[in-house]
Amino acid sequence: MDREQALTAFSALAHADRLDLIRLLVRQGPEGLAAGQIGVALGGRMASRLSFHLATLEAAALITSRRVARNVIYSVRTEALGGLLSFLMRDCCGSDPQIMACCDRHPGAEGVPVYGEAGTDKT
Amino acid sequence: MDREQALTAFSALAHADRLDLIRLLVRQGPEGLAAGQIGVALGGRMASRLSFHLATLEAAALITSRRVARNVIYSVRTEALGGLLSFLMRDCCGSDPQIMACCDRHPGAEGVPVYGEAGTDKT
DNA sequence: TGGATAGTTCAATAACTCATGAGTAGTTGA
DNA sequence: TCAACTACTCATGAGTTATTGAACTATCCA
Repeated sequence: MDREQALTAFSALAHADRLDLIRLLVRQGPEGLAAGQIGVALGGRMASRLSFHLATLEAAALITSRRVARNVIYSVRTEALGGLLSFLMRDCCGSDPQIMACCDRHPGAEGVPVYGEAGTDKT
Repeated sequence: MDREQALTAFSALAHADRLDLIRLLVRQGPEGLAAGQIGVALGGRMASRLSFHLATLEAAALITSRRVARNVIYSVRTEALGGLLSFLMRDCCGSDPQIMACCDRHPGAEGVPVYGEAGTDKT
């Protein structure tokens, strides 16, 4: 992941709908979810709007799509998200020990306080 | 770091100038750098433009400022960057093991390949 | 072939972001 | 107090992004 890709990725993530999309698709794993089901899961947003945001995420290489019969299945590109994390840590934060501290606490372990929080804003 | 804060942070990072600013300020550490010096370091960008981007980063709580005599010193808020990383890993990526793999390799260790790269896009 | 289903694309408009340059505010030292 | 210095704020205009609804494409099945 180079700087340009990272900029595109940050830009793609800087929208509530798209952040929701990513979070939903990460939960779905490699199987992914059809566009229609995504629309239902996210509370019936207008189809064209959803399509626009999905296209934006795909252009940023954060998700990928495949057609299965009448459906278009979207799934997250884990290597892209990993690459973005890596970019943020290495190139952007310079692997600063203070910043990195949050990564050493095995992120995701429920109840582990991270930077003054107690993991209350979990989905 | 909640979703709204993360959105603001992503939005703030989604601009080349501001990404450069963050990278510069991370390198400076807690001492920070005066606005004028930042302008010089980044190749004489117009002062008002710089001020605008610094204000955007500060509004996103990614940096902080303090006045020292005639200068305004900007420095990075490490806990905010850490919080953003944490949010991206936990809330956004759901601590997916595949995505997390990039964090286990002690990011920043030069020469350690991360997701098919060899760390060539370093500043 | 024609209707139904699943999604995307397009055009118009609204809303937001960014760059620029002029003007303004805080600080210092003579 | 005044000039110089440092930096911010504001107004403007250009460019970009987002929303909406209608039209379109692809697929399936009877």
